[in-house]
Amino acid sequence: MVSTKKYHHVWDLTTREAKDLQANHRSLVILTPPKGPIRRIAACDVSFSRHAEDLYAGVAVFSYPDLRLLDKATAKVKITFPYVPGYLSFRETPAVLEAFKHIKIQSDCIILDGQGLAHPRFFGLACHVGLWMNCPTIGCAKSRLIGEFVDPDMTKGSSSPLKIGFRTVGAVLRTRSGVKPLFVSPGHLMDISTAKKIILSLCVKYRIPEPIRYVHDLVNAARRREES
DNA sequence: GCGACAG
DNA sequence: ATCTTGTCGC
Repeated sequence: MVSTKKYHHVWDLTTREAKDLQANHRSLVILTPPKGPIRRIAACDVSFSRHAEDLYAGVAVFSYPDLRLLDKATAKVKITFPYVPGYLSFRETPAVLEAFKHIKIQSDCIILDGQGLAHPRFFGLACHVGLWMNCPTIGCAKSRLIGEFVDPDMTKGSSSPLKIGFRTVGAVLRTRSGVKPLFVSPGHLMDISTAKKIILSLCVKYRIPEPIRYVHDLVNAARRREES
């Protein structure tokens, strides 16, 4: 049995190292528009049970902009990092990368459930995965982690800048009229304007982009299938 | 010390 | 995120 004191010791050490990694990698993130056309888009999501020790990740690849499903995969990994605001990528990235090992086709852009640049050290989940995969990424979060903004107009397509001080790090985007906006920020090899356009174009009928909705169902189905 | 806080 | 039923509104 591990003591509470020992547990906290390990836990603190890990978050400190994680913080250093974020600070050391933020300068490697490229915030320019992706090169070449976007013809395939991958979406990722992670799921887990209340007390389980496993994390499930899913990846689904769609043609773009017609959104035909081209490939999909799920993976299960042991949880190695707790959920701590600001350190989500250390918890989810291993699972996401594992799922990507089973994906056989290349994508031009990857959508992640979480922040990209809109992060305390400008290195959210989308930046982390983007650098690792060397692929354009977009952070698409359902709620705010950091940043100031004015509520965008209630009509679909409206947006307002998400700022950390005077720096704009993303956009608060209304993907459907009259519903809560999404928090969109570039991960890697991506800019805010392109990220906004892509996310909006993926929101056909609901607040959440179709590829994210699909992979969310996919990974939950995989988890429940194994749990039962 | 208090409040905030992606999934 | 997950645990959970019904219910208010377009």
